[in-house]
Amino acid sequence: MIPTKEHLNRYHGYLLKLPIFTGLQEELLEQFFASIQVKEFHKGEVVTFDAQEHAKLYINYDGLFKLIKIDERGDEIVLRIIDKKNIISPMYFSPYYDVAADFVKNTTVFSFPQEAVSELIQNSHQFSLNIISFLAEQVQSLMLSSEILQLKTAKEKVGWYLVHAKINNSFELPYSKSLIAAYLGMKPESFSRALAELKKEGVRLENKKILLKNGDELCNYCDKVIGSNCPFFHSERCVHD
Amino acid sequence: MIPTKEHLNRYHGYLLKLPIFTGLQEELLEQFFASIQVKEFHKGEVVTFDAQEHAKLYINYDGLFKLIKIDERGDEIVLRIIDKKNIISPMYFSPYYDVAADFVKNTTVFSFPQEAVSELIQNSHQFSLNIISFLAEQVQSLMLSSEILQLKTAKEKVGWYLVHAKINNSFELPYSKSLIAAYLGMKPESFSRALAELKKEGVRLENKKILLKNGDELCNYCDKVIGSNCPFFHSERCVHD
DNA sequence: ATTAACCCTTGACCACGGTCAAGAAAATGG
DNA sequence: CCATTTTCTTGACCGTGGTCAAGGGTTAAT
Repeated sequence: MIPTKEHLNRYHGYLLKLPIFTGLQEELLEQFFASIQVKEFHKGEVVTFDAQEHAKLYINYDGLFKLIKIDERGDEIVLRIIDKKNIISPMYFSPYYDVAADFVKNTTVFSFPQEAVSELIQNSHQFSLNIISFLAEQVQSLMLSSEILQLKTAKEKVGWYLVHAKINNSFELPYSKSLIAAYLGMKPESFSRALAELKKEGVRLENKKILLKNGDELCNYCDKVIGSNCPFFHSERCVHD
Repeated sequence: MIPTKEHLNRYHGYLLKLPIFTGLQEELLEQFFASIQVKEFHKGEVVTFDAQEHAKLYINYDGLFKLIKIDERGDEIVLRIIDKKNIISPMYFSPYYDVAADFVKNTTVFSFPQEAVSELIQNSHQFSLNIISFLAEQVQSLMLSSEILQLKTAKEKVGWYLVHAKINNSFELPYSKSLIAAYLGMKPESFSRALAELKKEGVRLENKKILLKNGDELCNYCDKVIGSNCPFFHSERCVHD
């Protein structure tokens, strides 16, 4: 799809608000945005990032997809759930590391060619700093995932995800249960069973709304990184001393 | 420990060769290196990176340790094995994300205070680029780990690690079996059993040396990222078409 | 309304890898 | 060098979560 003036005007404000572009000089950005490519994907589509297509910066403008890795058996892991405004920068991947995007909803994706990205990095120190923050965040979030996936039981995983949703998304499950299950490295069946367990502890789910008996029954599943965003963090009702 | 002239002279050449410092102007580096702190840890020690101590750049000068995360039960995961010349930059971690270093050998660690690192990032665009490469590599390696840990069976994990060692370390296991087992998210017992399975396929281990009957019995466990460093990559004997 | 498609739940069963325990082998140290 | 500790291996057992299958519930299209 060809970038048009119209496109640019429409998306300009949107792009400017993204953290990765904050603090940059207008003229550099103008130039960079001119290289935008807009692409539509629809629900169910699976696209692999192969070596050629790697070297770009992708932004999910609107829609939802998961970044997955599939093995020979067809089993998959979810590396990230990529929601609106989220960014992937596979530009630094080894050419042989192939991941795929599995589109959960119809999705519009922006991409920027490698040369434009490299140029912006060269010309803007601020952009480099933003990229550093972005990558650092990725590192931390991958380490956190690794921990969740390896150390927690099924019930703890679900509990953890619910606290997450409670604190960051005001008691609302942002995605379907099976998508969350996949993200947590478990099967929908196990997710369902774990929910049944949690129900005994006073945690109920009513079409994606989390309902609690007392309000504190998820606190045991909270970790400090999530917890630091909780209004009761480090208060007397908080489990984190 | 106080940095001395002597220290600096001794370590100067070592530091200059590290990828993270390549391409930087001498005078900037001199200034940066002056802020070095040298610390010794001994085998068995476990040190947590708490909020205050986070904001630094650490370099393993000599020794070996693992970056781990421990949960309430005492179960641990190995996030990274950190060998000589390896770098950790916990500087961008959330203050509440606490990981620990578990020293496998007596180890000498360099560290640089946050201000010095920030300053260098500000003053040197090249350093920012190096940090970007470093972080990008971390991201990819964490994604790869995630894949190995979630998708592979015990036998496949061990097979994979052996190919890894075969290609990158000329048939030599770099660490103890139990350390590798921990890195692969499995117990030493399972590692041992997996090895027994592989023996049936013609893979033998004689004090850390990998011995193969035909030479290709590990190829099934190879992935493309590792494989790209293999002398026979994409040749007729390679499994990657 | 009716059907189809999809998502979720529940049950029965099973396999992989963890646990515990004991012994063998290897490394360490005086 | 032998003594002691640490690491590795093997066996028996078990538990968690995956698999398979069937049924319920919800949503959307006709």
